[in-house]
Amino acid sequence: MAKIKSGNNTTKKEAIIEQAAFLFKTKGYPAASMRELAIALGVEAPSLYNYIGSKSELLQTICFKVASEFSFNLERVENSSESTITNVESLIRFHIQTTLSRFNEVYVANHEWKHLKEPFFSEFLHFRRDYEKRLMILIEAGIEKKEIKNLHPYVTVLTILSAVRGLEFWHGHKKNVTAQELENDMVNLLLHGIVK
Amino acid sequence: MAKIKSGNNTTKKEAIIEQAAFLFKTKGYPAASMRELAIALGVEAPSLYNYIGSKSELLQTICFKVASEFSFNLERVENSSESTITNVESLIRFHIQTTLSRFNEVYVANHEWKHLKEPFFSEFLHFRRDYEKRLMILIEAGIEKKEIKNLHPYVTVLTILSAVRGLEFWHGHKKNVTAQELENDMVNLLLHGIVK
DNA sequence: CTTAAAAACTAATATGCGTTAGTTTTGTAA
DNA sequence: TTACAAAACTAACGCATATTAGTTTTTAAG
Repeated sequence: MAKIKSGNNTTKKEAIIEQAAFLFKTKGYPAASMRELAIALGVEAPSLYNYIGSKSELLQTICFKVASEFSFNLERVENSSESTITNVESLIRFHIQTTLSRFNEVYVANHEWKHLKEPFFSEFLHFRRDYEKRLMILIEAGIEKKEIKNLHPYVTVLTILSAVRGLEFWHGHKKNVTAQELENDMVNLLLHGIVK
Repeated sequence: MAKIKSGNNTTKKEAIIEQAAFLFKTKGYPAASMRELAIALGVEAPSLYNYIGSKSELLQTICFKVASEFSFNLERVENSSESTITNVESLIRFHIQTTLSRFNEVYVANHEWKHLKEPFFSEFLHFRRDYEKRLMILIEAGIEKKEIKNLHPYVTVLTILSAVRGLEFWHGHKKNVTAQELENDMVNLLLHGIVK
């Protein structure tokens, strides 16, 4: 009777994925049910299977879509001829902007990927480690060029990634800070610290 | 037939909680089953109910135990007469040390608390917001005294909390960095930035 | 040795899950 | 209006879940 509401999305499959990302983020993947997802789309659960293969396929789609975007951006930075600091700053800004504009999907890729089934779990884990490793190489080059402090590269990478990942918690709080202020202040903090 | 293995713990309830924390962290609260928890303790699932009230009670215990420890430490810092920078540094070090030494429980309190049932969910949410607010007041005092950069206090708080929260991901990687190096480098980065 | 409590067990209940099968309704083009 | 395909529906399956009830085994004290 009812039809799936596509909203802003072009295809209904995209509408399902978008709603699934919201639900997976809110309830966590295991606790999010297909029935609840269907209700949110104004439809019965079995109807979803006209568009998707399975629940876990939704998780895969979300995780790898986000992964490929971040990977693509890192590649851009790796091929840049700017200074390391400029590159790192650009990368931080990309993380912040993407996290804020694609909140649900980024959250799911960051926190629900552990529920991926094999071989997707291993593949995603490998992606994460590879991403960190490539970032470490970037940082090490900066240390070599004496642009960046000689802290342990993994600590530097971990701190930066963790800081931007934490933006997930900001999403409710957008009261007194604009996205632009947030971005500038966080970049400033990571590059130059909080000490005056 | 089998008996619950208490391990290092004094009481069997504590052994259950410790194992639950590990399982909730690994699988996520909804996907972690009482049967699996029981098996890990060498016992059948219904036997657990001789010691605990329910699965959700386990989550409550873990979350609020961690919360109270962090709250207690913040109180200590609030009553200190040291400089703001010294206090913030001390607080960061406490976060790092507690996260590393009490890995499973801290992880659960950080990521699985959203599965708390009412009224515990609201209570925990309130605790989190209160903790952030108290930290912001600390930071604002530091800005006032011109010890700390005039970034938006919430961004500063969020970045610090997110960075230390990210240590959860370090736990596998302890290869080339000692806990002490990690702590010092992260403090250094947050206080003074990555730029040389 | 007896006894009583503590702590394990087995069996079962009600519920919710993802998904499939089969059927009916809806939308569209001839 | 007819006909076909797309997309919805209802009903159901098999399985896993947390938890309870009732019973048996283990433990420890008198």
